[in-house]
Amino acid sequence: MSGFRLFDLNPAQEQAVRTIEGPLLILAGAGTGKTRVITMRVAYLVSQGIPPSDILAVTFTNKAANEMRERLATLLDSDVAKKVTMSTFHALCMRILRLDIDKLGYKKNFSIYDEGDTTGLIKKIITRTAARDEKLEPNVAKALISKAKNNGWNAPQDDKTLIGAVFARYQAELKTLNAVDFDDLLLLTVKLLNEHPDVRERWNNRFRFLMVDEFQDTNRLQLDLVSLLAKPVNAPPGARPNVAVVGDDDQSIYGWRGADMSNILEFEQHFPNPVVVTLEQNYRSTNTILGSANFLIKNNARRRAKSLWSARDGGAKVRIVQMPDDRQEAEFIANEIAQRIVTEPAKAEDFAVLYRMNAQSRSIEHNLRELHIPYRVVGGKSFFDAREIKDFLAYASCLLNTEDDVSVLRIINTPARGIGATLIERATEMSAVKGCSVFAILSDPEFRGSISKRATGAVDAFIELLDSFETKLHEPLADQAAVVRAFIQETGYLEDLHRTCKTPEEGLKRQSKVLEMIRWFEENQKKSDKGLRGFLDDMMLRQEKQEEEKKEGGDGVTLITLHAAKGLEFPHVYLIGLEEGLLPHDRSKVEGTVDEERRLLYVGITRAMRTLALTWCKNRVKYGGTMPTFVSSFVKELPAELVEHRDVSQILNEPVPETSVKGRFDSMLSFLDKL
DNA sequence: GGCGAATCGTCAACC
DNA sequence: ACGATTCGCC
Repeated sequence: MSGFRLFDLNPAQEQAVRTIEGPLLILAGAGTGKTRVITMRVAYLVSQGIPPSDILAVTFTNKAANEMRERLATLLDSDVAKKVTMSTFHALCMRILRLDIDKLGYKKNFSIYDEGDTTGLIKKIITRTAARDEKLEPNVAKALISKAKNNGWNAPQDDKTLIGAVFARYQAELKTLNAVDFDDLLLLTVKLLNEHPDVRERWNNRFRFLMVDEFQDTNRLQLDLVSLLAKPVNAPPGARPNVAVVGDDDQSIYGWRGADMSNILEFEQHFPNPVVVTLEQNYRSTNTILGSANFLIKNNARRRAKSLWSARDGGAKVRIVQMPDDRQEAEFIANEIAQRIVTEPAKAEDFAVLYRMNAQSRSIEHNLRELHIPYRVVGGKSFFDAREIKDFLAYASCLLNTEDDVSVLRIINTPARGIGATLIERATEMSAVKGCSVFAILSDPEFRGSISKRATGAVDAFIELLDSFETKLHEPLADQAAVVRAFIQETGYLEDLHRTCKTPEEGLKRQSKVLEMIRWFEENQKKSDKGLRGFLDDMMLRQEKQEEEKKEGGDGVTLITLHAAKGLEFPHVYLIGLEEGLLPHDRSKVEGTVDEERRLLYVGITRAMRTLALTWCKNRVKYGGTMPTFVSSFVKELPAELVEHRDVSQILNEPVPETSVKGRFDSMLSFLDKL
């Protein structure tokens, strides 16, 4: 490993890579080779004799972690690369908590609640807690609770106000459910490391070199976590923790999740005397695109000034295309991509369509499908949001933790097995009074005395069902995948799923998703010893679609939200829906976060390597009906000399760029090839 | 008391 | 256009 070469790095990049010890702040503008620097630095550390297992690299998304893992595998032997820990914050916390959460009074088989689960729980608590004249929007409460947790829990938790009471009860309830929410993963880990120096010391020894990507998106808790991991318990004053953080304040787009830009703007206060490296040379985009992005972002006040430059000159102007409505927007984009695949040396995977909301992908998908252009929709919780997936995960979760009321209640009458709403309500009430789980109440003599004979039969059948499979699952040497498969079989869930779908095709599709899930688990089981618990953890922390098998000929056009697109690049980008109310989003004006919306557009623009088109519609379908809209105020913040405004009708009347007959024929062939 | 069907209100981004 | 909620029937 001693022969490792730092090839093709510019001086700033090389300095970042070569700085091994002490705090390091890498301010990496968009497209400045950030990922390359991180992976090179890891490889360099290893080449300098640092054991790969001492290195921890934290990212925000699984996608980023995977990408880094892949890139690292090209620089190091694969078995060496595997020893480096690359993880998301949440996955890391999960690992830490699964080992020692019992020190905080939880059990090690705790469940994780996703957004939907927590909203449901909060809703229930509000109805139980609120007086008649009191009102509290569950989503508002959830946002407040989340915010408080991410700030380290400095919120009222008492019965003086409704929200205070809900706060306190929510957290208490989670604990009795033996469950944690996403925020708890961070909050409880920080608590654990704070209150148990022995645990902290173990992790201090485990990881000696930390790297954090997308540092501008860290919140208070994540900063605390990094500090706890990096600074030994009894560190002498003046000790210099080995923490390298990478980020770009201009790309901070997770304020709504508690991200605090001051973590990066005031890095020196948390880790004194860091080496600061600024990466400003952009290797991605044309100067036209960069110039537009720079001009736009200058409208933000609170930022570390940077001047991105590129050796790549000129480039086509940024097109701003106006459409009558969103239907035609989708049609135009699909048609133009189809045309460009034929007339330009471009493949489907060179194109990306970026949007503010997941819902915007539908019409694009529809039009691309019609033209038989391959595409992939990235992120969009669609897969894990589907009811059949949630049901499946709930079934699995019950088997592992029968105290998990939310999961038990989700499937207790799915498929309908005679345990209806009133019965459930009674059981829930009694469980609250007696302070035990809903599932435990089902066997309680007092509860059983209070219900009808028929109900008792239904309840018994359910108890028997869950108990028997729980036992099977925990038998030593059990084939867990087989148990899960039999469990789903026994419940008749798939048949019910089929029955409740409008069309047989839909039923088949949903059914196959469940079966696919079981198949993943089977494969997962062969590869690792994490069992059903580990598999479920992975699933809960993956809001992205499962990596699809690499298909021949690439993945096609990428459809992705602006948030999820951070860190990616594409030769040709369409950024759609540049309308006031959508981007910037209406709520951002109320919340005073228009700057963040501007950064979001900045992120979108800087994804483009060669060409960029921004589109906006005069009318957009909203709430069923068509509503008039206006062009986004950000459009006029772009430099006039670098953009051109077009109406879609103009473009459609332009002749297709002519190529020779033979050229046309060849590109036709290659088009068919690319498909 | 439980089940399926119409009606109502909602619509940001992610781990 | 969608899912959660309410309504009427068994």
